[in-house]
Amino acid sequence: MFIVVDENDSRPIYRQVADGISALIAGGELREGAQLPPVRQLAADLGVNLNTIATAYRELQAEGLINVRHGSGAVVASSRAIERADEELRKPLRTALTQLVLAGRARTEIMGMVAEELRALMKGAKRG
Amino acid sequence: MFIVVDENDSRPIYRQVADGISALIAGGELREGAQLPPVRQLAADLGVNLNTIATAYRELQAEGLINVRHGSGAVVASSRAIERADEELRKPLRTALTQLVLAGRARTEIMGMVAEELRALMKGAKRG
DNA sequence: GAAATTGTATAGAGTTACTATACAATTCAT
DNA sequence: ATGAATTGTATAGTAACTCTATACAATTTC
Repeated sequence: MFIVVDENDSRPIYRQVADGISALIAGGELREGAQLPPVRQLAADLGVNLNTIATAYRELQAEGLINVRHGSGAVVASSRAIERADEELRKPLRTALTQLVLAGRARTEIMGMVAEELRALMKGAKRG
Repeated sequence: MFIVVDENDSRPIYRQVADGISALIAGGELREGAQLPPVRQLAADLGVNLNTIATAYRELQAEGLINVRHGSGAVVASSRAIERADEELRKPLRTALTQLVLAGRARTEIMGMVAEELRALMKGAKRG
């Protein structure tokens, strides 16, 4: 499971993990029905406590992406998250774009970067 | 000063304020030399403590966007943030795009949304 | 130079993030 | 069936973070 946790990232670890798994689901690396690693295993891999992973799994369950069952583990439930308000989705996008603009990137450069990230993200996604 | 703080936003208030001001600078609503409101005034406007605003200002100063001086106040220093690693800029973009993909938005729809946000963001920016 | 204005420092309360450990549900082996 | 192994869950404690109240200090204004 290819996830990275970054000390210097301001997001809490459980959020970084949840976001990492979200990306794997969005990209099709984890499809519906796929089994997620046990919390203890992923926790050991990343060098964190198992409860931190359990929190990440609960977040993903709340977003409708996975199903967690006591005893048997976590399974990808859907590659579609529960409905969210448009503004909820735009806000983080706007923040990210703001930082790019302030970094001096030109509009075309930013559009290219977005296209590139989208391509990488949706590589092998098979979505309708 | 048109900034909104959102209870349900997971970012701390000082981050929301810093991001809001960043957007105003990126969009040219606040140009180099422009005076920011005193921490007490903005704090009162938003219904928070003055130290929360002071923290936001310190963040913006650390990013190279404003200059804060004891006694005289805060002034926009540049519309260009200090240099940051490419990956640092891509990570939040990737996260935002992931959420859009998981929300079921098509690639073209997402590209359109980005273009729209960029247009709104850079409205009247005059940047070279 | 005194008053007003502006940011800064300190201290405390509440919340959040993370960890260690114990508990409980499910699965697997026999 | 039943005990062991595997898996998630609950509880409790510590540290860090967020926000507030209040006092302090630099600068500007008159």
